[in-house]
Amino acid sequence: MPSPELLEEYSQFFRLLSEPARLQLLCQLKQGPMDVASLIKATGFSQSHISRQLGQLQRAGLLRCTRDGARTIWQVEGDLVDDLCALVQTRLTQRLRDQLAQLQAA
Amino acid sequence: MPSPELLEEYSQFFRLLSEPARLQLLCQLKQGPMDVASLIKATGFSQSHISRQLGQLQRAGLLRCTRDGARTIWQVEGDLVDDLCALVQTRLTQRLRDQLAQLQAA
DNA sequence: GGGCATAATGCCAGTATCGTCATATGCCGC
DNA sequence: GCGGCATATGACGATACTGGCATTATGCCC
Repeated sequence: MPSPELLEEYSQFFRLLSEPARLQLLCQLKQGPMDVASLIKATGFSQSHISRQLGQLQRAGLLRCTRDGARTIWQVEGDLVDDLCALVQTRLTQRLRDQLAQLQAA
Repeated sequence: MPSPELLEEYSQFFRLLSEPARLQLLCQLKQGPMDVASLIKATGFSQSHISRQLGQLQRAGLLRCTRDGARTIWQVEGDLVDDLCALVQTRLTQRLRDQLAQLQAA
């Protein structure tokens, strides 16, 4: 049994990924570093919204930013999110497959 | 880039793990199948609260329940949560280690 | 320095979620 | 069947989060 503190850490981390907007930003940045203006174009979110989400992801260590003059270039740090999504994806597909088999068996 | 629908699926899944209470229930059940009364004793949560969280986890396919008379025995389905937590844990420790190294270097 | 672009932050309404109280449902023994 | 136990569900207040508008900070160029 993990300690309550550790459970809290886990849950806070998973909460970061529980928002489609943040996941989308992560996926977008996975294609390569971008500045905020490009992210606005790519996602359609408002500037303040994007800036907030990026801040949260940075504080968690999922993103890193470097300044290029007035612009801020963002990029993902590590493959953790990819790995997590891959695990979840295999589970989701497995689950759908099971449901399909159950329907066909009936 | 995953489709918006897939991002939504991912985020909903991660949201399940973004609540310490749900994680705690999962960890508790990882030790072995239990009924609701035992979970109340083990966690201290209210009965209705536990029942709700179990329901959510079941709908997501993370838990399975079998009835034993009036009691409902719950157990975890698969190792997905363990795997996810393991990935996150290595990341958290790595992050702390980096911060430590940075402090020592200064 | 002034003007301009880019990005970050205060503030706030709208909304979703948690957690509890009360109630309903299902199951057993009599 | 009825009473009692175990669990699930409705209703609801409290709280946290999202996402936008406006403002503020930061850096470039003239």
